[in-house]
Amino acid sequence: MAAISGGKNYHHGDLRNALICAAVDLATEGGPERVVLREAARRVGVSPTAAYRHFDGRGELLRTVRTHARCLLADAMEQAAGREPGADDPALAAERRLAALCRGYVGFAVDQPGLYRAAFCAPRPDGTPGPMPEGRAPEPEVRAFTLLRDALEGLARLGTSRPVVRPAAGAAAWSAVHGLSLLLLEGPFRRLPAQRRNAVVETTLAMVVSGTRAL
Amino acid sequence: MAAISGGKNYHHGDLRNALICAAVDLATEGGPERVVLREAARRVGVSPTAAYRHFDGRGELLRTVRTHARCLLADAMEQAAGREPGADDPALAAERRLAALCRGYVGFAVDQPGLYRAAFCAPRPDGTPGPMPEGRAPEPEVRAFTLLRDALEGLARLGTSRPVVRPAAGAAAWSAVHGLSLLLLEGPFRRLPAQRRNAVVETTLAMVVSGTRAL
DNA sequence: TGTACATCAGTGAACGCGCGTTCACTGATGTAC
DNA sequence: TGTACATCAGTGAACGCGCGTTCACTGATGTAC
Repeated sequence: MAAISGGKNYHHGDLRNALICAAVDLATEGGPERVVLREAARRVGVSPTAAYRHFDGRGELLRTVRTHARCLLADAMEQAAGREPGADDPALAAERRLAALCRGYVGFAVDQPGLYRAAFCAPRPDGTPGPMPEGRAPEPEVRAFTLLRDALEGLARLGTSRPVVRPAAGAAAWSAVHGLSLLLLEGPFRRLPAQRRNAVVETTLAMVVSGTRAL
Repeated sequence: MAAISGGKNYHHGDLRNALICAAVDLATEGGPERVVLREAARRVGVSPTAAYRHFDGRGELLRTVRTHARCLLADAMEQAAGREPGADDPALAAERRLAALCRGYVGFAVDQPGLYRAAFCAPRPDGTPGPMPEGRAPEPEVRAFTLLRDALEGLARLGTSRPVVRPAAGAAAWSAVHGLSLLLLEGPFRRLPAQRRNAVVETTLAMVVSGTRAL
């Protein structure tokens, strides 16, 4: 991964970004548990200690990677929706947009399993397994979710579903694509032959589209 | 967790089962990454080496825990379905059964987060992160999935959905409850207030029931 | 323009940790004669 | 019934590993006068 932005040149140049990029690479290769502070430093050619000038510790590095991964996921969804041909019927177009967003979502998960898992990892305080920390900063809005919710509202406005979409409809759609992604990635759908995988994906998308319409 | 079955008494008595129970306890407390061979041995009061008389290594221990956790999940679903009052209308009863199974699924995940995560963990060869091992024994049938699929077939037979249910409908339903569970457990739904959580669960179940009917 | 100084971003060695696994072993149990 | 022996389920010490993190430090950069 290329550096995100050029910063002022001190000793290294832009160590914080370089570390983030290395960490994102690590997540791409092996998911969140592969994001190891020492290894990121090693790849950048810097001592592990140097990372502490820029991050509170592994936890903060991993949360930064997570934010980045969520961003890439949303980008993939938007690209998929952008490639979708419109339709004369605006209701049909809205329905297609929803399906395309979902397909983009699942496609990203399948193409980038490590990043996808990193996007939804729950970093424990210091890598130690245990209960979640209370009183952490509130969860930032996840754009992937916003995209789904807005697409559902778009559908609702066009009258193919009830005029007022249930507020949790987006969450329901998200649940379906998230579960599908993980079952494909590391769950029991992992070894399904390509054709069956495809059927599972398309059936799930059909369930989402028609199931949220009925809400 | 109590011992599963009494075995012949050699030195320890039934070390294999004792280790499994300790490992299941560990998973209950902290999920799959908490299942540590040395700690299980410690709890049973035995040297780590002793475990190697009964397991190939940590991998096999963890897979055993996973099987156990999947079993408990299916039990919870069946119990939830058993508690559901029947209905005069058999179609309504079948629909309620499906919803009850799903509720049981999500309920188990929320009540037993560690076990639930263990039920769907993907043990890497030796705990080392990396690519999945190829050519492992085929995935055993997951009873939770069978329950969902059969419930959907039950619905189909009663004519509230198309006569022939799409074969992947069960997978779609599973995706929804799996994703919902994980988003509630360790994802962005984690901190939702109780009322919103409930709305999300019920909306997702409604999507599953009506969405699979339309398939 | 030159110099003294503060600041800042890095280094290198070390700490403590706990893991999975292997080795050569021991002591109890069961068994053949 | 007694004894020699094989088997089996455990022990204890050690290996190598890599992690996150802290410590006292150094050397480069920027700055006030």
